[in-house]
Amino acid sequence: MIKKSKSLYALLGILSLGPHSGYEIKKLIEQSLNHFWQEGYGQIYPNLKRLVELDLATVELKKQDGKPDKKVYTITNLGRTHLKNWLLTPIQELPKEKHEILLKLFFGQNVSAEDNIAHVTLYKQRMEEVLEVYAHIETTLQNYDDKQPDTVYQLITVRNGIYHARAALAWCDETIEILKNTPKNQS
Amino acid sequence: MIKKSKSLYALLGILSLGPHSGYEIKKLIEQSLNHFWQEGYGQIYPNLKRLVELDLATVELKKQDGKPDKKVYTITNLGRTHLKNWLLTPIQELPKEKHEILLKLFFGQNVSAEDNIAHVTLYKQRMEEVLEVYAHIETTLQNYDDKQPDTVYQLITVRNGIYHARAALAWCDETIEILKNTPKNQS
DNA sequence: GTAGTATATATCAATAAGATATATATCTTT
DNA sequence: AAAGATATATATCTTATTGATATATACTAC
Repeated sequence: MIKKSKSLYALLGILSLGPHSGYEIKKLIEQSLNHFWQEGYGQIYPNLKRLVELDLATVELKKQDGKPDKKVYTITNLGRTHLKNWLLTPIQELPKEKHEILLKLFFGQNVSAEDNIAHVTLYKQRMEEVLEVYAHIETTLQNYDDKQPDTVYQLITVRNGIYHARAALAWCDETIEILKNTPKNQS
Repeated sequence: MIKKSKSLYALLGILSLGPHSGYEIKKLIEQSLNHFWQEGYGQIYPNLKRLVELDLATVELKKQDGKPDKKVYTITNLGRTHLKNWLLTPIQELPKEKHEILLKLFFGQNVSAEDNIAHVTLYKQRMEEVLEVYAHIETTLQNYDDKQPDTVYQLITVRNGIYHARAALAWCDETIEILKNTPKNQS
C-alpha cells in the first residue's frame, strides 16, 4: 500500500495493460475511463516519476521519427504486486459527486420554475448524447468475437454508465413534470 | 460572476435560506446536500471571509449561553443578485465522478472473478442502506402539509438520489450475474 | 472527575484540477 | 511558401479541494 491516493493505482492499472508514455496514458484515460475517472497532466507526470522512484515502474526513452521523443513507462513485478494488493482491498467509500445541476435546483426557489425546467431540459439533452456514446461502445465490445478476458470488465463498466444515464433521463422527465405543476413563486 | 468555483455559490445558496454560522453551514451541507455536494471547513471558513470582502455577505458576532460565540453570516442584496445570476446561468458541464469500484473492476482481470464479485456485493449493501435513507427523507418531505415553496426543490434532489441508487442496485445484480459466468483467468 | 460529545473556528499538508508554457512535426489553407 | 490549426509529447504553476488536526468552551453521562 502506498497512500490513500488512487491516482497511482490508476496509473499502475493502465501500465498493467502494457507500457505507455504519459501522453498515451492521458489519452487512454480520456477514452476509456472518462465516465468514472479523470486524471490531468498535473497528476500524471509527477506520479509517473514517483512510480519509478518507488520501483513500481521503469522508464525508457524512445526516439520516434517525425514525433518528439517519448518516455515509455513499464510496470515492474513489484508494481503488479502493489496493484493486486489494492485490487483485493475492499472499496473504502461510496463515490462522492459534485452535481452542479442539483445544487442549482436545490436553491431553485430563488428563480422561476421555467428557469429550472430549462436547466433540466439542457441536462437531459446532454445525457441523451452520453447514452448514445455508451450504447455505441457497448455494441463494439459485444461484437468482439475473440472474447478477451478484459472485454468483460470493460463491458460491465460501460453498462454502469448506461444504467446511470437511463436513470438520469427518467429523473429528468419526472422532474420536468413536477416543475410544470409548481405554482409561480418568484421571490 | 465571481469565479469558476461553485463553493461560493453553494455558501450563498445556504445563506439565501437564512443567516448561519460556518459550523451550521457545514452541518446543513452534510444533512441536505451530501449526496450531490460536499464542502469541508477548509473551504467554508476562508470562503465566508471572501464573501464578506466581496460585500456578498455581512458578519455579526453572536454571544451564546453555554456555547462558544459564533459568527453569523447574512446574505446581502448584492449577494442575492450574484446567486440569482449564477442560478440563471446554464449548467457548464456534466458531473465528473471518481468511482473507486469501477476503477477496480476495469482492471479486474488482474484478480479473480470472485474477488470482483465481492466488491460488487459490498457496494450493493452500501447502496441499499443509502436508498433507505433517501426513501425516509422522501417520506418526510411528502408528509409536510404546508407546501412550502422550497419543499418541491428538496424533493426533486432527493428523487435524483433514489433514481441513482436504484440504477446502481440493478447494475450490481446484472454485474454479479455476468461475473459468475466468467471463466477463471487469474493472470 | 473524567471521558465523551457537541459547539465553534481556524489552519496545515497533501492531493487534485485547470490552465498554460515549451517544443517538434504534420497537415491544411491561403 | 507563409500562416494557422492540429497532433504529439513533457513539464510546471496556480488555485481549489480534501482530510486531518489544533484550539477552546461547555454540557452530559458514568
